[in-house]
Amino acid sequence: MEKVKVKMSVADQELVSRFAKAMAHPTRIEILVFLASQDSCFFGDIHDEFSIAKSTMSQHLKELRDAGLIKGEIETPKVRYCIHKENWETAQRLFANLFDLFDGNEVIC
Amino acid sequence: MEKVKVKMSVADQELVSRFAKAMAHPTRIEILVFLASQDSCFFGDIHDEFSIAKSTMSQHLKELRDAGLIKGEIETPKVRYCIHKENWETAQRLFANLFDLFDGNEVIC
DNA sequence: TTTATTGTTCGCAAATGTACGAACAATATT
DNA sequence: AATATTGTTCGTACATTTGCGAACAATAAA
Repeated sequence: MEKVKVKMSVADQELVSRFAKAMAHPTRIEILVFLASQDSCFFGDIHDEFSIAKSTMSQHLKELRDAGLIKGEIETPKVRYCIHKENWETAQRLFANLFDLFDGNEVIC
Repeated sequence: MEKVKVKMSVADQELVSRFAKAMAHPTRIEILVFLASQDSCFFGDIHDEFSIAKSTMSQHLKELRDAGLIKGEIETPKVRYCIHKENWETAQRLFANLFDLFDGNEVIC
């Protein structure tokens, strides 16, 4: 099946690298997988799933938040975390576009 | 349209983070985009497209190679680089699986 | 054998990432 | 007011990444 190749702007390429950077750690991927499979997701629930200090977990969540992949909302005294739907879909589309750039090319080496 | 969710093993998650790490730099994304649009691709051709030292370019290519996203083949005295088709498709599939994990969830926050 | 061509590797400096415990902030409970 | 709960931020130590020029390796050409 033939993929449709979408030209990627430099801005898109920088965005992809930004998302990739946030995803460039096994723990952060685990966090995303966990969040993506949940509706409810307090900090404590996430922290309980991992064997790391809460300060470290908070730092990983901050990186994912700064990259735009997740959202955090205070529900005193807890903090609820979720996938950031719009940005998640943007990331999904941009990665797909990138990988589709190659589809069908003939490899020489 | 409903996506099919594929469970991701821990090994798959680690592989995704490994690929993401290799992609976590704007220059390396640019290199991938460039390679993905080419059939022929000598080191020099790639280097000419960027304003960085060749040692730096060599290092970026090594990271992409170590992650398995590209291949390098000596054609003395040049080196031809290409997308690594099999691993590229693996990465494509794993990222798609990851992003599809969320599709359809209801966001609370 | 000397010289050119093409990339890689080495050695360094600066910046960034990773992980932890301690300290802190904000609110709720006693 | 004192205490408990929930997370974030701070300070610190160590590892990794990034980028460069210089040195090197492998082959081809003069």
